[in-house]
Amino acid sequence: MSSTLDEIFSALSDTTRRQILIMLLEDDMAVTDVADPFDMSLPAISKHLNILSKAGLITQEKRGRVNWCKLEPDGLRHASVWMLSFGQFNIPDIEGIEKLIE
Amino acid sequence: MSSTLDEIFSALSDTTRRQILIMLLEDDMAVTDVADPFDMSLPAISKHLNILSKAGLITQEKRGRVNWCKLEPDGLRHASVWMLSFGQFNIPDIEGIEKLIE
DNA sequence: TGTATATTTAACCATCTGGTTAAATATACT
DNA sequence: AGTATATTTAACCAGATGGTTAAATATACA
Repeated sequence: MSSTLDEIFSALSDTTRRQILIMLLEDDMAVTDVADPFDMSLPAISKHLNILSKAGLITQEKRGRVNWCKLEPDGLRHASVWMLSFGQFNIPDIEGIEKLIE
Repeated sequence: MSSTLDEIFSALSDTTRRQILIMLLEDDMAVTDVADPFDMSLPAISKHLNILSKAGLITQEKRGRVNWCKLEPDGLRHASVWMLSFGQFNIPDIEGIEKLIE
């Protein structure tokens, strides 16, 4: 079930998909509502959601007509661990980290 | 000089490029030596290095015929900060982090 | 000067990506 | 049953991506 780093980083490399993830930080959303703020067709958003799903960054659960999108809590872990293995390069200072995590 | 998240995550989405970054953790390398372990032409590697440069993940410095590739210490910072903004989702536990950073 | 080494550029190719519109599907409402 | 709503699938398109080989460029060496 663990997605590849290729899939995860590739999913993160598009600004629309990152915006969607940020929106889902707030709450679960229906596909139509995800699409709403974007100047883009519903099928385009549907594709983005598929890519996020395959990357394990979100899950989708169909209830009735509505397909609910939710963040997958562990989705970024694989990528995070990879990034942290470069910790000596990318972390400004330990206080910075603590501030962000808390 | 700060690259876009699109460029950074896209650069990280290829396994060859991630391997190159890991190699450069050890030491600076000439293009030819970077290419050596890969079953791939030199121009292909040259392109990968270009992508990593544009993403700000490495720098290249030509001395004589040799183009030296080195990790850019701050290259991952932008992406790291973005990832950490999802900290409540992707960090297993605080001990895990400390182990990785030290 | 001539040759070898290090690397990039150019031209090409197949496949992937991110978008579109139109049609299909599935569920809900009256 | 018939209509509206939510979403996906299909077919298409332009441009990007990741690779190739052949040629060009730049530096070093004898």
